[in-house]
Amino acid sequence: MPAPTPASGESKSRRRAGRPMAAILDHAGITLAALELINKKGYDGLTMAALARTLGVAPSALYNHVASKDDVLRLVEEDLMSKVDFGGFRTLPWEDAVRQWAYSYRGIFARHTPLISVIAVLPVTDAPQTLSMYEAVTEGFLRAGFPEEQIIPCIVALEAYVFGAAFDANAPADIFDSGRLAESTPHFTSAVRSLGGESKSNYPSDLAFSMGLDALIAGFGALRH
Amino acid sequence: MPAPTPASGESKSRRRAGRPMAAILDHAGITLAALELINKKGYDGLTMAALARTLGVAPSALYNHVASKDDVLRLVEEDLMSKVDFGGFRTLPWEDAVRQWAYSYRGIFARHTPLISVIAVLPVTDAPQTLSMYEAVTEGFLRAGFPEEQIIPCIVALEAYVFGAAFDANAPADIFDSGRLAESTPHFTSAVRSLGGESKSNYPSDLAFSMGLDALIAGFGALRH
DNA sequence: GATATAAATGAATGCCATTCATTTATTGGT
DNA sequence: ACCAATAAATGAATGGCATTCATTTATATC
Repeated sequence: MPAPTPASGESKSRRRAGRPMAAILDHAGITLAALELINKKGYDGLTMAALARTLGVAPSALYNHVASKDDVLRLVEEDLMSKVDFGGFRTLPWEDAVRQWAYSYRGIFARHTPLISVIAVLPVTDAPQTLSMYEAVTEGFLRAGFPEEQIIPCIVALEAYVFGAAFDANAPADIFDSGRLAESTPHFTSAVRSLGGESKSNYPSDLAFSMGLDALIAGFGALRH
Repeated sequence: MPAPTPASGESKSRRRAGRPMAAILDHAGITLAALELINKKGYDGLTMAALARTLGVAPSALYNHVASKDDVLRLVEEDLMSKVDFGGFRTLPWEDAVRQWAYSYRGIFARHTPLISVIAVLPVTDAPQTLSMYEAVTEGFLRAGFPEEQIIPCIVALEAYVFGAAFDANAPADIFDSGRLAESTPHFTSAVRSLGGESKSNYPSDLAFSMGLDALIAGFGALRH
């Protein structure tokens, strides 16, 4: 029937030698289109049909390059991991490096919380970007004087905290509004009110993140020999 | 002809014998059936159709009692919250109460991670069980000598950690297997190996949780006046 | 006993991921 | 320059899903 319509993707190398067709579709292009779609329509808007349309292709064509939608999510996750800033572990004191890493990590995944359920269960085996982050962080901990057996648990705990905080980060401002049940929860209601929550962006989410991170850094820092 | 909303707390609508059929639909029954279904088939098995079948009813009948599937998830969440053990805040030293609360909280939600995305964005306004937990925890913090403005951030941080750790808790044992990329991540690979991971139940997840919780408790405990 | 109303039904609707037989385009071998 | 092999794209299914709606059934009230 009709030839594959030359899609308006971000194609640059269409005619190549050695490959079947040097097609419009490859992992990089799919990842980019998925990210674009997520940024524009959110994760609800990320459907295989929408992704295919973005790429100017039939939905079924995607399955020549990815095994499933989860596969697409894994591609996106790897891409995001490569954007997490762990550079401080080479240049900054350990405490500052951890702080910078955690803030960057949370900032990125706060807008990608649907990925967290995927990541948490995902073996790291075929995720080079993720692995290289772990390698850099591990090196930073070693350099800071941590005993080897303590490093992974510390990283796991910090990551858990970062992921949990990422969820909080896009909670609505009135999440702690006790409404008409306020009378039955006087202490809690008063504690919420004492925050004067209108001021900054994501009170109390941001303050909470900072406080918890400080506690973790202080507690873990004491493990160095 | 129209049967608008399920109506909130009408008290006398169903105490007589001889209902439409064998169906007993109300929030409590729906919640129970949903939990049963989740325990048996997991969250993938929790569909409106399956839920209806469990209750011996047509799927559309559910919508006389709940507005959506998300509504069902909210019911389940409230039920789980009522099972979190925060009793220590009345009887134990603050540190022990926090530890008991956090372990109980994590243990329950580790098997209900799909709910976490729902909870995090959910206003607490119409969630009495959740509110009563917050009230008890807030009281415990006050009694322990925390300044009122610090309490909510502390709770938020602890909750974030608990939720993140709940995800970790059902990660596969080989999640940190670096596979054939091991050579490019020597420090990380060695750190993972140094754990000797076969021994306990969920190494390093459990150890990590314990370590991070200790750090948070120590850090926050210093805020008391 | 009539009637209003709450609740259950079954048949749509539309969206979704995924599969598959078929077609098209490109390549490497000769 | 042809031919066979192959990678990739297509459109039409498939089955599952949440949700809606007009209709029917059963209950409760007056």
